[in-house]
Amino acid sequence: MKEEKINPENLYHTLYRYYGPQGWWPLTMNSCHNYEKDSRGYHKKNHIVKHDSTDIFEIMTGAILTQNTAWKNVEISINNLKNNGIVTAKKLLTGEEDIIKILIKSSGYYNQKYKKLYIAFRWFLENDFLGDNSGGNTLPPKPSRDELLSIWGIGEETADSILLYAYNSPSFVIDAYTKRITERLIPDVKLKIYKDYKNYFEENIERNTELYNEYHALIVKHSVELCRKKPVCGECFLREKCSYFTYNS
DNA sequence: CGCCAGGGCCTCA
DNA sequence: TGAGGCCATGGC
Repeated sequence: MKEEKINPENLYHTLYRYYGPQGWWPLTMNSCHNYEKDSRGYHKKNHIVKHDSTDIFEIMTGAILTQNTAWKNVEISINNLKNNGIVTAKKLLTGEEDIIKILIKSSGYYNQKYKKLYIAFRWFLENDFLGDNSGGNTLPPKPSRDELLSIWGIGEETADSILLYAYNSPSFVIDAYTKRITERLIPDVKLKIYKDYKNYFEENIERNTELYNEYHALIVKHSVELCRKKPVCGECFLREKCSYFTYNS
C-alpha cells in the first residue's frame, strides 16, 4: 500500500506485517491439550482445531463475560470457574447461584452476566448443542446465528464471537474497536449499524475462518496499543493515512 | 481520584 | 430505529 487507500484487505496485511500473528482466542485453555502457549501467552498453533464441548463452554463463557469489559477481568473469572470445577454447562446450571456470582464477580455486571450464562447454557443443553461429553468422540453441533441471537443476553457481537472462535465458522466479528478503527482509517465508507460493518468486511476480504480470527485479534491489538479512544498517533505507523491524525494536526 | 473497558437489554419516543 | 439509562468490577 503506497498511494493506495486503506481497505479491509490491505489493512489486514499492514497490521499483520507490523504486529505479527496474534494467536487465537486468548484463553487459558489448560484443559485443551491441543494448544501450546508462547511466551506472551498466545497460542502458537496456526491451524484450526475443532473444539470439544469443554472448550466451547470456556469460549462462550468468555464471550459473554467480556461484554463491555476488559479481558483481564474476564481471565480472572474464567480461572475462578475452572478452579472451582465449573467447566461444563451442567456444572454451571447446577452450581450454587451465589457461589458462581462470586466467581465471576471480577467481570462486572455479575448479576446480569450470571443470568446470561444461565439462560444461554440452559438453552444449549435443552437443544442438545452442548453435552457433558468431554472425552467423548462426538463433537457438539453448531447452532445457527439466528438461534444464538434468539437467546437472551447474546447479541450480534457475542453471537459472531461464538461462531468464529468456538465453532470455527467464518463469521466476522465487529466490536467497538473495529468500528473505531474503521471510522478513523476508512472514513469515506459511511457505516452505521452492526450489519453495515459486518457486510463491509465480509464483502471486501476473503471469507476464511483463520483470516477472520487473526484479523479480529490484530484489530484488538492495534486498538489497545495505539488506536485507543485517546490515540497515540505520535507512535503510530498508520498516522499518515489516518483521518484522525490528519484532522487533529 | 475519574475514566473506561473486546455489549446488550429495556424503555420511550 | 435510535437515543439514553442501566448494569459493576478492576486497571491505570
